[in-house]
Amino acid sequence: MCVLREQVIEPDPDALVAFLDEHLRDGRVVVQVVAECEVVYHGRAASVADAGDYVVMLKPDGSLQVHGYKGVKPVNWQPQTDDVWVGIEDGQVVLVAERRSPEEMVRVVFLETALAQALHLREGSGFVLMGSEAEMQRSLARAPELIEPGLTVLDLELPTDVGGIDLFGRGTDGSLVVVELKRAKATQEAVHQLARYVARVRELSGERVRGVLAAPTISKPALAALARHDLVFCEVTALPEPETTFAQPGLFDGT
Amino acid sequence: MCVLREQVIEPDPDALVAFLDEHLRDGRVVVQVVAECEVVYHGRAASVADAGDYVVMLKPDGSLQVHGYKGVKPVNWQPQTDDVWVGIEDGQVVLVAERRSPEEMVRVVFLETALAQALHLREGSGFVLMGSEAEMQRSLARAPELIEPGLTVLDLELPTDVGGIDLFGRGTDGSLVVVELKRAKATQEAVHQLARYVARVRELSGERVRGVLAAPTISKPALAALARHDLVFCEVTALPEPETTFAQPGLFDGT
DNA sequence: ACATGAATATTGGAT
DNA sequence: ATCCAATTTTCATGT
Repeated sequence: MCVLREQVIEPDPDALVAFLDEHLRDGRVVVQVVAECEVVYHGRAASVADAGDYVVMLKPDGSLQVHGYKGVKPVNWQPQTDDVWVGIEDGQVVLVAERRSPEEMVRVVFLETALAQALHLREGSGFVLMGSEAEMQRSLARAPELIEPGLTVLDLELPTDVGGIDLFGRGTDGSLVVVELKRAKATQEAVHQLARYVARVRELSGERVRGVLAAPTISKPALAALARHDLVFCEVTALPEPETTFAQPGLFDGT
Repeated sequence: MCVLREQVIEPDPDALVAFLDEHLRDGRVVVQVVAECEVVYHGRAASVADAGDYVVMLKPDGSLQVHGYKGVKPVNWQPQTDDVWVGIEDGQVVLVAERRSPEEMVRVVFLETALAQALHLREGSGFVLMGSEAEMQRSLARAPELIEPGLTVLDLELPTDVGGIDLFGRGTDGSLVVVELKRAKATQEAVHQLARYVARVRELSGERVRGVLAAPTISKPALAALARHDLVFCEVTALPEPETTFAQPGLFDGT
């Protein structure tokens, strides 16, 4: 077990700088600093967070995130930076993470540091995700009758000049069928997308074209918009039944 | 200073459960567990992460995130859960975070725990973000000549049955003007949105209608699509010049 | 490098 | 509660 590399409690500025210099961008080492700090961001937008307590997490890929006491999203962050610098300014430790393309920067001033730690995270072995739109697409391509009986699949991700059609086929009535997939509840935006594809395919082919929006559910306004455009909704689930995906957590059963 | 509440290093299962029971959902206390663990998610999708080293962060709002050694995004997460449970199963500590609406669950099995800590994060004082689309909208409403000389603003966020028009006005030529704003580079999707609004306003008003896409930049394909639809691009910046937003970090100047 | 589109998107605001 | 739209979206993928 070699997860906790090193930890310093209430380091003074020099100790914190030394600590960061030693561990930043080291292999699989995630560095965290828990401190009262100020954070400034400038790049795609600009933001200032006044003094407050945050958990600053620095990963070896140069990504940085500053977490407050609530929410999944960090208060400030920066994906994969090109450079991380540490220095002392006016007696306080300052950390700057910079990135080109887009040009942006996060600057953290540590006012009072409670804790700094270096964690060595050994490689995770595997990760599997089920229920993505891509998976839904593959499964519907194998079983197009779930969309409509007798549907023949002609293409997946068929590119047009107004975007890619998720699933393109022909119905038993001879008309072309454009299917737009959504893995979650379909909104008006999905309806507009579908309407655009159908209109374009009608223009290009001159044939009879029907449009199907396939999703697990649809919002009420979206359903109304569908009807106005003479399109239809088809209920399809992104995930199979919970039981078949993997065993339910037996924890706390019968307690 | 009362940031680091409590910490246990390499706790055994009983100690870890006791620790979590004590600190979870406590006021402003963020709990972190650094451990080799397995993570399973089931809800909107489903996922399994095999044994690996992760940092598990639990905030008092019930949000949970499991971080690997790279990326801003957690490997697994859950926003604002309704219940967090801890128990022992087969001698291993298991943590389950559940949420209704949507019904979903993350389950973490701690195989070997390096560290558990409780951090008390005192309230941050302030946070200001500059350069949002909302701000851009306000600033253009005050200075519509940045879009086109003599433009009169009639409405902001004008709702139509195909979506809300960011900025709606009338030009000196007497025609109506529909403006779509993007705080970042405009894509084809923005062009389609604008084209939809323009078409609808033409239908509803019967007047001459022009469409303007206002953004800091535009992708090449989007610019081509704009031309096809007889719409125009207008360069507007979301942020004022860097210098005026706030002082550049003087750190490392001339070194 | 640029462009596109999905995501367990998350989050905040309006209805 | 539902729906919609912005986001420093992030991220993977294809060109």
